[in-house]
Amino acid sequence: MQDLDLRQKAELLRVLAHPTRLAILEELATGAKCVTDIQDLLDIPQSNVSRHLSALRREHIVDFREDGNMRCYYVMRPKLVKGLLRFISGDYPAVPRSADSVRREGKRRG
Amino acid sequence: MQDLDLRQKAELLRVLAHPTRLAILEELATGAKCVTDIQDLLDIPQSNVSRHLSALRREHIVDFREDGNMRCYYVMRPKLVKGLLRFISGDYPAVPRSADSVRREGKRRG
DNA sequence: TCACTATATTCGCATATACCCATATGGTTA
DNA sequence: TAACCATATGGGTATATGCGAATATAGTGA
Repeated sequence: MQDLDLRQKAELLRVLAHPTRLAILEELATGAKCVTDIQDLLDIPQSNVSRHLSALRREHIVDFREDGNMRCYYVMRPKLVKGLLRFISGDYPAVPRSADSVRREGKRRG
Repeated sequence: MQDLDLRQKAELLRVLAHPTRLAILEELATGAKCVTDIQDLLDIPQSNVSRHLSALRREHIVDFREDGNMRCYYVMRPKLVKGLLRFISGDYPAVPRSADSVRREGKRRG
């Protein structure tokens, strides 16, 4: 298992797979915000916000522009974030299958 | 940050965010397979496959049907897996923004 | 220059994860 | 029943993660 493509995809997913980072992305999806804005909106420590933003930036999901001593973060891959938020909000019902249908499909061992 | 909904969504993403599990899902997406099938296809230790399948099952992403002494695993939430595989295969170009546009948007601090 | 604000980073710690190897469980077949 | 298959799980270990608290860095404005 050294498929580079899958590794990269998994790494991207991993960065997205954190409740605080999802919350940050939801906020940023509505418009650019600086660190303190996010801190106030989500009510979490500043260092925490900063860390999560760094993680998102490492994957080029967000970026920032400096404005005085503030940094305005924005979503740099809007399609990705929109796609993500849509994806995780979808309804994905479980479809149990009969032993028979599964067993027949599974008969591929020599 | 105790948003239960976001926690659950993040947890689901987290389970999906592993290269081996993605590979397993790609295989299962083409049809049900037993543990040894997957082990052979991906060339990874059996205990490893078994553990990843357990993780996927915990999130009700896959399930299995017993067939003799084998367990045929199948995708129990096909829409989720299809959606995932489509999502991670998409193209999401970076769209850098000017400091000006970001700064104006960010002016929401009182 | 000095106090203040905004942000990033380091430290220490607790917890989670993934892996390998070995073993347990239970069905299968000779 | 005995050897064998398929699968799950426990032990041990290395590594990663996330957090709070404290600190560092740098811009701002009096």
